[in-house]
Amino acid sequence: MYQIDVMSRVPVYEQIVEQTEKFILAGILKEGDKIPSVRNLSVTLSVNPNTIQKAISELDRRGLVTSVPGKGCFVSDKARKALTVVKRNNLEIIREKTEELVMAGIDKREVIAVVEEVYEKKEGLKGETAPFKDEGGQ
Amino acid sequence: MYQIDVMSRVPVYEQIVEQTEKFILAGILKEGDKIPSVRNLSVTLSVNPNTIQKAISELDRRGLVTSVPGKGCFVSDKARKALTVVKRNNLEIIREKTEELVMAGIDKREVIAVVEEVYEKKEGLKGETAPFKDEGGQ
DNA sequence: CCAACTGTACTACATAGCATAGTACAGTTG
DNA sequence: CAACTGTACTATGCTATGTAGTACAGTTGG
Repeated sequence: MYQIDVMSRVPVYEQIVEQTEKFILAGILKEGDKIPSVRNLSVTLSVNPNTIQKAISELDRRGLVTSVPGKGCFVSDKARKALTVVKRNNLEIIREKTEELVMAGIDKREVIAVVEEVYEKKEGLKGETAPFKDEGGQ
Repeated sequence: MYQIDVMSRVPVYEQIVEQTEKFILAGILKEGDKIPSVRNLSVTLSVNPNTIQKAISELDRRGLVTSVPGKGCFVSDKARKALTVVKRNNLEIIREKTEELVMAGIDKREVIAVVEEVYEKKEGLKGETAPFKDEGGQ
């Protein structure tokens, strides 16, 4: 599920937040789905429980998950909608990177081609993946 | 010239590196141009000399500038060409961000529009700006 | 009821990166 | 030779990150 790169300059807890966002957007995590427990993830990812909790807290703060003490942590009802709004910021990042490409003399068609390619590849298959596998006991 | 944001999570020395890259790409800094001295920049930007030097070292390591002890620091001959190669990485970043936008259900036309807009705006006016202003004495 | 799970809240500690401060040395230039 | 240039140190402080351990309260299934 999660892929943590401890060598990355991106903090571990932030990697977890980002990846969770992607799972929600991709439909791998659906509204109401239960997220693996702090202690479970801690063992699975070989990361300290506190680090996991920090990620969960951030996801909670962003309104993407709802924590229920004693029960677990669940994907919020409006998580996907919230993310759609947030991800609009990507357009600004794309603008910045494109500006550098203009300066560097890279052809416009190269940039357009990348965008087209991504849309063609992903257009048909959205949100058709399996949720977390059975967490069993523990 | 340089705009440093001390509140940013991006380190100051990295901001200097990035901005210098942009100046080179934009033609504000041309091959052979002299970069303001460490002590000069240190005062101008209200940044410690060591921080400036760290940025210079990084630019040197990337082959964008050549330091000459006693004389100064100059934009390398092939700096612009080198950057053109490096900036191709932006295409990968754009790919990632676009993938998220697909997931979030943002329309392809919105993305394309941003790219088109940037190219239309910058296409005509490339590399027509003033270099560093007279450094005078000191 | 109770053991075992769940989230949450602490304190303490270690480490790394960033930035500052001050000093020192060597090359260049007018 | 004075004043600039880049470079190389050491030392210090701060912050973010991550780890470690403990504790408490709610939930659940046997």
